[in-house]
Amino acid sequence: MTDRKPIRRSPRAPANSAPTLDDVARAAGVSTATVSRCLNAPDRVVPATREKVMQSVKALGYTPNFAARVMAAKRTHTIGAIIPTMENAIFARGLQAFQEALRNRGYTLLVSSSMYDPEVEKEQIRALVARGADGLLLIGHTREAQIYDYLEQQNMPVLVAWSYIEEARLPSVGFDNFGAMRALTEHILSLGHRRIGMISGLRAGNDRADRRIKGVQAALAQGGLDPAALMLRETPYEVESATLSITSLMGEPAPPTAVICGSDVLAVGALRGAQAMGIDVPGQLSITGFDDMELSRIVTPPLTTVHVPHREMGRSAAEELIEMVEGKRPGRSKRLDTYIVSRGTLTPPAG
Amino acid sequence: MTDRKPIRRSPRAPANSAPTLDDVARAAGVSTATVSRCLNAPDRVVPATREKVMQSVKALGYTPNFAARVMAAKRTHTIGAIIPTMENAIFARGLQAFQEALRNRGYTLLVSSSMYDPEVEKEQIRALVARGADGLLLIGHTREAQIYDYLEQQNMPVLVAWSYIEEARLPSVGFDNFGAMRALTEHILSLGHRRIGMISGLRAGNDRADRRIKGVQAALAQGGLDPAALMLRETPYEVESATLSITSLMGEPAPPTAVICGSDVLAVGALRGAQAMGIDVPGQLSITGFDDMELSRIVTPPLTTVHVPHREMGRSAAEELIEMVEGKRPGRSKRLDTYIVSRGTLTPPAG
DNA sequence: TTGGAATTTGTAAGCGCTTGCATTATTCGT
DNA sequence: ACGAATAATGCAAGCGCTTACAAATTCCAA
Repeated sequence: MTDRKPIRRSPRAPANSAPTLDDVARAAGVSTATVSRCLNAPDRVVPATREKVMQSVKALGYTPNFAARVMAAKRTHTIGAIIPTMENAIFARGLQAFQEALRNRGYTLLVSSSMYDPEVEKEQIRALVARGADGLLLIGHTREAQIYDYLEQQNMPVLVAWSYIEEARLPSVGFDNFGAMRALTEHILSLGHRRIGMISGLRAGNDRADRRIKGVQAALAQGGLDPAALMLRETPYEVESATLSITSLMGEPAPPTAVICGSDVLAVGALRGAQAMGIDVPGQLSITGFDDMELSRIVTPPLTTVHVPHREMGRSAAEELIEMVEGKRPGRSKRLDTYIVSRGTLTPPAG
Repeated sequence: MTDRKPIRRSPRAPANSAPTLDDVARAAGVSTATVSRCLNAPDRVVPATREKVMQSVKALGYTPNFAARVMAAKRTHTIGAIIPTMENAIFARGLQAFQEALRNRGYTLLVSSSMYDPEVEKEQIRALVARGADGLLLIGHTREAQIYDYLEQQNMPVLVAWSYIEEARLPSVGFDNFGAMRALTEHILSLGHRRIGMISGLRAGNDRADRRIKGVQAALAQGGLDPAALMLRETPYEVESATLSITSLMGEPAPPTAVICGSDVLAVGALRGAQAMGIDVPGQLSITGFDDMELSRIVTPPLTTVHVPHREMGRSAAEELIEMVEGKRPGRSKRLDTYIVSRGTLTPPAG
């Protein structure tokens, strides 16, 4: 029986492998602890040593191994965000602001797109958690309770954006989709419209879409109209689908004089569709959007829409989430205000 | 002197911490190795045991710690992508296809936006490398040599997209920005235009923008015109800036009859600007875009533009990158074809 | 000078997982 | 029914880093 010694790989690492802390330490003639400190707390090391170490770091082209660092330190300075889509720009501006704010505080943002698929979202939540994200940003409140259980169990700080709901399970920084749409609808009614159509995104698993529809209906009811009389079309968030929907809507026995769209993207599709049908907007038909994306100013006529403070939302979300992560405290919800931007697609009904 | 024993934290982990392999093993009454095998190679474990283990996994809500797994296994099944911006949709469609293809092969995509800032990009490359990405997707070829050295040293598979350049240091899956723009310009010249303007994105650090400009100039030269006579404006990729540029362009002593834009976003801005000035497009002025984004079909008149096969590019890039990662072989470049889409903004010059 | 406080550096234990190898349980052939 | 072959499981060494804690060094006041 031979003496079994721990088999340590020889000090000379395999040629093609990235240099490790150990390599740097050896090259600089110090301990790994010192190298580590040079990198993480430079002032706990005397300048001369630091100099020497940094030189070896540079010479070897050393980059700390993140996985190892995470394991040892339990912090990643990484925030994960899962958005429904990158295809259109709905989330882009807010996310950009989110990322900038994060970066200012020394955090890196990793983004995943769930393609509006709850299964994919679940997967990606796990992926991000497993990768040690310090916190997560999710869009909207609607998802299986099981996911919330999981997140809670993992003790993971999570914030929801794009939807403010007081009583939701997770804290949220967002706006009141219901209230915003109700206000818009009230405005439309006050202009004299009575036959209202709506083109909404798919409401399944999408609380924003759902609340917006409910907001419209609430305003209708309050205005003495039958909410059930709302001519509603649900479609994916794509220009083409909205074009189809508007055709269908205008084919109703008593077509709407105003069509409320759940997003600017849909409104643009509706606008194009109407124009293709030879319908004058806003002369014969009013159309409204939601989001106030750049797009809404580009089309002719420019869209009357609901302004959402995307950048502020992103920034606030970043701040709140970092507070949660660093302060180890529950998140505080924050409601941002939206307002109607009157441009060219909404006027009182003809006649 | 007391007997110094390794201070191992008690088997009962702190209440609020995620369960580990160890916890599962203990709960299931097996070794950690067995649990690990259940997760990674289920058929190397007898069904009864597997059942038992999986039950504990579920009960505890266990998720493997990614960092630990990476450290031990050296593979992450993660691909990183760094794009210049998420603000507009230029990269969205291609990236979406990229992600889908990756997902089909069991990879997760992590995206970062560099905001067109080389420093930020460098940072993010390091972040992604350090996080153990198995491979990286970058946009365009222009960046400091130092970064390439680093990547090489890290032995990291990297692929470039959105730009195909034969002789570049990194392999690329993309299209020929130069050739595409030259072809478009030739077409415009063949229509009879002689005074050409161009609104380009900032070319610094952006080989796509640069090659597109050069393509235009090449066609000009070939067509017997002086490339230096090209009325060129460089601006950020924003609608507003293009609107400004078109105003400036039309203020030239001999204003252009055709303005070539480096992207659809710029073309839309130019179009809006021209229309605001009361210039009829294409009657008095032709405008062309680049990318064939959805946007180009939305404006009035719809944009004549260059179609880029974004989805195919994303898909191909994913396949190639995975080959590089799994096959440990150098990447092969692939050039995709673009073509002109004639819509409503390009006609022969008036008079 | 010199003792002790303050500062700098080193030692080594873990972090949670995978995996080569050793050990134990199971299955067969005869 | 029994040993050999085979399948299932356990043991424990690392992966590269951070960070208590210990050891060594430096600095100052007296």
